[in-house]
Amino acid sequence: MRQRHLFTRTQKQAPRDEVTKNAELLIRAGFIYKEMAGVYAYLPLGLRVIEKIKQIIRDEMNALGGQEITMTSMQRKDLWQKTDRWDDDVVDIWFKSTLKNGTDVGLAWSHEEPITDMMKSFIHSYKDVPVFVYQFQTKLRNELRAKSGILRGREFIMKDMYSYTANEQEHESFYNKTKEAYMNVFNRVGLGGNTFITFASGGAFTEFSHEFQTITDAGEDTIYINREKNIAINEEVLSDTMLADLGVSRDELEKVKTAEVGNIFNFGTAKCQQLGLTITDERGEMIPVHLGSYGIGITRLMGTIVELFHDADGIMWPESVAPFQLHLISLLQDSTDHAEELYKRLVDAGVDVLYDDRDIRPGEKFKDADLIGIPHRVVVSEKTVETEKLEYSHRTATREKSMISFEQLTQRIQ
RNA sequence: CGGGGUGUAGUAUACCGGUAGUACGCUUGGUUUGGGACCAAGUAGACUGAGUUCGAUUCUCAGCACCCCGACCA
Repeated sequence: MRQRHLFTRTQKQAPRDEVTKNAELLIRAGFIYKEMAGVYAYLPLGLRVIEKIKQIIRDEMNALGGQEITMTSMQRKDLWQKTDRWDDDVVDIWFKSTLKNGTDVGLAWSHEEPITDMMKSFIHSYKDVPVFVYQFQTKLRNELRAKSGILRGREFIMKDMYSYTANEQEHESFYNKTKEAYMNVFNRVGLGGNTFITFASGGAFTEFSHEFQTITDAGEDTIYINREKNIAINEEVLSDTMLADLGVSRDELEKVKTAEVGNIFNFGTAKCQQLGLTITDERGEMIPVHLGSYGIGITRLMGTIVELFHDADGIMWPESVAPFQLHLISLLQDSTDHAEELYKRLVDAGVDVLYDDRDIRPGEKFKDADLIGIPHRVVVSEKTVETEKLEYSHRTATREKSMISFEQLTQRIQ
């Protein structure tokens, strides 16, 4: 991609209304555009990051046996009434609307009810399960207060997966595999060291759920962790009984602020029973189905990554989710043939490169590159034209330049 | 939803009861070119409505929007 043609531009000034770093940097660098409070558009750079994150998650979910689908944003009132979750007093974040013919519809804030109802058309026998399906979907939640940039929006992208299994053991097995897959995701996007599997409230169906909590001051949650024992507990459920069960004392725990980047939840058989999803077992008898629900907030994850990986000059994307692998910066004035040729070679070699071919001063190019935060950087200038080597640096240490060959560069990027 | 705050150009800001100044951006010309250059000439603005007043961007009220703290977060 030629930066000359990238339609977004960077801004020097931080927007007055944004306090959090994720919002400030993503807006300044041109990744996102704020439409209204808690509602952001994703521009070419931002969309690239979203797609990188989605692909990593897709890999991991497919490895679990998940199959991707897309449900609808408009949902039926009667399904949510069956589980007593239509009432605004029960679920206070509903967006609702009415069709021309008078039918009430809800706008998707979650999908357990419609997806479980849909399963009645496809799951009839113990032979039809397990089923693991997932989707990437825009969720709409009428939050009383949106905050912290893209960490808590009214419209956001979520990966949600649902498991339908025949019994508790099968559910447990998949639940535990998902727990591992989720940690794989967070490791791969660079959050591994700061993300803890946390005991949290299980709601009406089960004693506990598990949240994936990433340490950041921009987060809204508070959890207690013990790094050596790898124990984490949401303060909502912290109790003496739980501490005794886990074999830790209060003074061994560290209190940290976190953002909830993922959540896995066991609904047991209750939800399927309410909605009438049952299967026949080997003996032909009707048995209930176990439902598990597994979410990752894609856009929140993106914001959390920015909160963790930035410095005074801008974002420092982990390589796995960076919008481009390489930032090629040309400082050549009159003859740009050398840079053009290198750009073509890189593209031909399959490198995802943002090529700064703009006719502006070097300082501006460097500042923009730091702000956008692409990890690998190569600078072409009068100094480097004569040599066969490339001037290379990394976003985390832009002053540490080294001269490397084209082959060395492509190796580093892979 | 309770509390607090803020609305001036594309962005960030200043002053003022007598119709608005600066910086960045953008346009044109010239000089520059390894960390957001310089000169010149342009471009573009008071959230909406009502009230007070000879006169309101400024004061008052209402609405709307945005931000922060709390509450909420299945």
